[in-house]
Amino acid sequence: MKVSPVKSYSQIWEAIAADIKEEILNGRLKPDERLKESDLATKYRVSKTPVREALRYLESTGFVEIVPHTMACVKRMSQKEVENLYSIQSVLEGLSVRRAIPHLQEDHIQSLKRLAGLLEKHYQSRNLSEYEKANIQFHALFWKVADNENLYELTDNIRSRLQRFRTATRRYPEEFKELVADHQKIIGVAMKKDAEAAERLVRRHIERNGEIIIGLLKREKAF
Amino acid sequence: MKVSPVKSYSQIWEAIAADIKEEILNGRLKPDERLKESDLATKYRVSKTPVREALRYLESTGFVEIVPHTMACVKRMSQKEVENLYSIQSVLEGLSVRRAIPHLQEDHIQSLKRLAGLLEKHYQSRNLSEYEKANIQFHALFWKVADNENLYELTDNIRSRLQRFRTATRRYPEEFKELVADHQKIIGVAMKKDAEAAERLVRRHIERNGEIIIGLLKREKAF
DNA sequence: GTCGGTTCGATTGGATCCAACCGATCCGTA
DNA sequence: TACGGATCGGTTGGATCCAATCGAACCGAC
Repeated sequence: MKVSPVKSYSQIWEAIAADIKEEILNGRLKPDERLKESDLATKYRVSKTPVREALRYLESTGFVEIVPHTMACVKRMSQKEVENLYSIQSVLEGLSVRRAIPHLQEDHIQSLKRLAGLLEKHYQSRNLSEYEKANIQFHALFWKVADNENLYELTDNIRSRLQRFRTATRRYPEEFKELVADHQKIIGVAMKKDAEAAERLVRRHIERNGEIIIGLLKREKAF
Repeated sequence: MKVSPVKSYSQIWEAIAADIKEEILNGRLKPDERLKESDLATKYRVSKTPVREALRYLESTGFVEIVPHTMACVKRMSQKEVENLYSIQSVLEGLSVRRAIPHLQEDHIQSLKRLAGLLEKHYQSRNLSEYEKANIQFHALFWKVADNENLYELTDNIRSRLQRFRTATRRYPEEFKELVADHQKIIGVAMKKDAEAAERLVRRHIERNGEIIIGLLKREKAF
């Protein structure tokens, strides 16, 4: 079991949940794949109790589905649900940015510029996993500066739940071309402290992101 | 234990969680009040296992706080957190309304008008618990028509978490006067199918609601 | 042969038991 | 007297055991 190097878990189920979540996100555990309590207990060398607590937690955060008395499995998301989550994410990230802008310092702007540069670079070289990392950091800067812990948690959760669809569509980078430039525009209005404009831009950016990914998934018949 | 008349729970912990949540919302369980597993187990005539699952669930939905190896208690919300949640709620309800408007049928409009009438009536007669009920129905109509299950769940959760603050400030109805009329305005733009305007109105409506409640709570030194 | 009901195996849910942990108290020492 | 560490009681976390439930296979009747 790989345990996060930074955060240490005081309860076993947290570590187990983190590990299962990790495997779902990176695709080693696939939708509808069954999660048998006893197998997981054996795998992690614990009893079923902490395994069940981990599964319950993952259910409440949207990664696992539990059919009472029957079984737990990796949750399969419908196209509808992906659309739903992108809609929500767009207004939440819009809010983040609007709230963050009044508190943005010069060093934040510098970080944003650096990250936008990285995005451009990794996009050109088609290093899409690095692109993804920089992209998360770019958006997460706003989540953090917005100083709204509840919003942060929510946004982070939804982003995780959509993660597998982003990686699944990574092999069509041309489709995302239009999105790369958005980040520069966002920095532009952020420097002008125009919170309203930034909110509109980010909302549109995330919505468009969702549209593109759904389009690709439909083409792939991935639902 | 009072069990919901409509939904029957196939797992004991769901019924227990629903009951504890109910007691938190109606104020019988107060912030910081300790929730001892063994006491609850006795109360509900079950073992500690389902009690713990209920507490874990309530923690993940924001009603309970668990300190590992120590205790669980009713979560106390800071002023900051109330502000955070109102911010989030305002954009979520804005999204609901924007998405609902294209699907609004004539009978929905009729329901909205009826509910707005009830709101006016109950406000005048200072029947504030009935006002609250009608208010929830008014907003919930949009949540349902928006046809976004994830949004519905989220919004419903946040509304519950803010519930106790609304009831705590019920005895100052004059403060909310300005909000009552908002509903008529919302119906107006909804009939014109102006989704953008409706979204702005609702966002402002919820934000203002939050501002008023936080103002009152501060005056009462309720944090 | 197919449909419906019953039985049985497997798995989850709940109860009980034991271990780990936290905090308060008590004691010894400076 | 005040501070630091050991001890003990009580509570939670985890392991194990047993019961309830589900589904698949089997059997019998139509």
